[in-house]
This record gives sequence, C-alpha cells and structure tokens, in this order.
Amino acid sequence: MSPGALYVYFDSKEALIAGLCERDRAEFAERFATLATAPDFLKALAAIGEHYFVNEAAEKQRFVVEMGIEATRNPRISEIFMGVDKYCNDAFEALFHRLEDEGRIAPLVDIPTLVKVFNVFGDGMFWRRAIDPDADIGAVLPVVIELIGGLLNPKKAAPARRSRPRSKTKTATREARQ
Amino acid sequence: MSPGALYVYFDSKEALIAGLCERDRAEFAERFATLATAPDFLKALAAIGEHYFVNEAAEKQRFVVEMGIEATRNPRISEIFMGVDKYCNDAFEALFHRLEDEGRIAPLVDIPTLVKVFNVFGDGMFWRRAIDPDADIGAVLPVVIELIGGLLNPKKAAPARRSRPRSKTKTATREARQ
DNA sequence: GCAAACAGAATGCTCATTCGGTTTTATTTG
DNA sequence: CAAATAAAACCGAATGAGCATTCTGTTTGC
Repeated sequence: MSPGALYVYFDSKEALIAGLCERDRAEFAERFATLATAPDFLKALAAIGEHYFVNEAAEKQRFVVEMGIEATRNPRISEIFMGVDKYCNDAFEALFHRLEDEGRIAPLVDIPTLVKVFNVFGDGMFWRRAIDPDADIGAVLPVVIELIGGLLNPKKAAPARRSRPRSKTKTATREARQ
Repeated sequence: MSPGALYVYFDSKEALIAGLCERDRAEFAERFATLATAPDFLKALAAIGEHYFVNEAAEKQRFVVEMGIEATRNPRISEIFMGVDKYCNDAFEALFHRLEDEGRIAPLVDIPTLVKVFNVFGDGMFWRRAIDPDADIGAVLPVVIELIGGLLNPKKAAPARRSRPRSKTKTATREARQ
C-alpha cells in the first residue's frame, strides 16, 4: 500500500494512529475477556504475557514506543494513547476488585497500587522487548508471574465443593461498581 | 545554544548522543559505587530508584526513550545505547555475585535471570515515568523494592560480631571475576 | 587583537500530505 | 453473457514543512 493510498481510509496520521490504537484496544478487550473468565487467573495471565511479550513480533512493541513518544509531543495523540492505557488499567482494577470480592485473591497491597505495580511489570517487559534485540522475556515471565502471584495472594478454591467459595474475610466486601 | 553551535563540540548528532550516553554512564557508575559499598543494599537501591524515577525530571526519561527509538533505526546509536545498558547490567550482575559470595544474599533464582527481572522493574518504572504525566512512581517503588528484596533473599548480618560473615552455604563459591 | 565560542541563514534530505491519473471492482445495460 | 460505465481503490510524483548539517560572519573572553 502506497503512502498516498492510506489517506483514502484515514484523514491524517493522527487518525491512522487512533485507528491502530482502537484495534489494539479491541484486541486487548478480547484477550482480557478470556482472562476475566479463566478459572486460573495466573495461568491465563501468563498466557497473555507469553503472547504479547514473546510470540508477538518485537516490531509491534517498537511501534507502540513510537506512539508513546508521539504522544509526548502531540496532545491529541496523547489523549488517544493514554486512553487505551487507562482502559487497560481500569479493566484490571475492576477485575482485581471482583476477584477480591469473590475471595479468590487477598492482595497484599491496596488495589490501585497493585494496578500500578502491574503496570511496571507490563511496561518493563514491553520496553525491554521493544529495544533489546537479545531480550528473552520467556526467561523472566515465570518469575514475574510468580511475583504477581505473591502480591495477589490467591486463595485456593475449595477442591471438594463444586460451588464457588464465598468470601469469609473480615475486610468489608466491596459493592459492585456503579 | 543554537543548533549550529553544537557542532563545535560534537561532530554529529550521533557523537552528541554518544557523549550524553557517556555522561549518563559515568553518573550511573558513580551512583552504583555508593550502592556497591552500602551496608544496606535494599535501602541504597531504593534511594537510587527514588532519584531516577521520582526526583529526576521526566524529560530525561523521555529523552532516553528517544535514544532507544533512534537505536532501533541507527546501528551505531544502537551500539552506544545498548553498550550503556550492558554496562549497567554487568555491574549489577557482578554485584549480585559478590553479595552472594559474601553470604549477604541467597537469590531465589539464578543471577542472570535475576538481572533480567531487575531490568523489567527498572524498565517499567522508567517507561511509565517517561510517558505518563500522572505517573506516581513513589507509590510503587516501596512495593518494587520489597519484591526485589524477596527475590534476593537477603541474610541478616550477624549483629554481635564485627567481622563480615563468611559464606557457609553448600553452593560452590564463585571465583573473583578476572 | 586574536582565538575560541556562538548565532543564524543556507543546504539538502526526510517525511506528511495532496493531487492527477490509472487500475480494479461492482453495477448497469444492450 | 458481454460491453459499458460508474465508483472505489490505489499508485507515484509533487508540495511543503521540519530537521541535520554546513558555512559565514559576529561576539566574547583573555
């Protein structure tokens, strides 16, 4: 596809970037949906990490870096870019709240902080893969998952019973959001 | 300083970048030296993290991102950029080996992997600070330090004795490097 | 008064965007 | 079914802005 032909579909470079972001957001939403319903959260998370940071071409990560830089210059691109970021973070925050409500995790830190730490892990693997041709995220991912597991402090589901275990912790149960 | 005036001091943009990298490397070496001799490794590490990811202007991190992107395009800049990266990693790897030899830490994972995980933490805080204007690394740094502490599995120095404790683990003691 | 340090205009290249024309695709008509 | 035609998709050259670098001349410090 020639440079000029792009402008048939997108009015500008910004619109193109917005489109790509939207596509990425949609793809993330899809993957996140499977994560949210997975019986074993950590295993599903590892699978997502494997996809984004090991299987997927490093060029994609590099492209996201380019968008990030562009976002620091262009306010409109910043809005788009940080919008996707916020979308992902909100999704994880909501999920963590739900898992806590269901008694499946008992995080060692408050959930907003947990999400921020989560960011650090994700961002770190992302950046490393983007710029280091020799990066081997596969080697660190199990450790990262282990660390996240430690923070989430997951509770084993009662193995004998079929029904989902109910929260019996002394901390107040959270209301459903909104 | 006008654009043209820069070329009095640097032959090219690459040379300028190389100079900035060298300055950063030297600054890191200085900070690392204090880290290497600090009695409390984790506390010293937290101080360095505080400096780089909280106190220092986010523009500096953004600039490093620019260099990283440039490195993916320009092989000569890549050499410079990844050279600094390797320098830092080698420094940490050597330090971890020494701390292990001295019996001050007993890492839960092998040291090369430990360094890679270390990278993830550093990269993550770095990238987040670079692109997110609302980033609050100060909120996550204590958790990150805690997690690193867990991985390093530090051993308390014997409080009564004045002499440094010697390694008594059954793992083979490492030779001094070169 | 002279050498180093600097500014700012000039040069040539890259890139975002536009535009005129051409191919492909779909639809209509004989 | 084939020819005709309209519309959409696309290419590649042209435009113009921005950036790396050079060059010429001016300022500054000694």
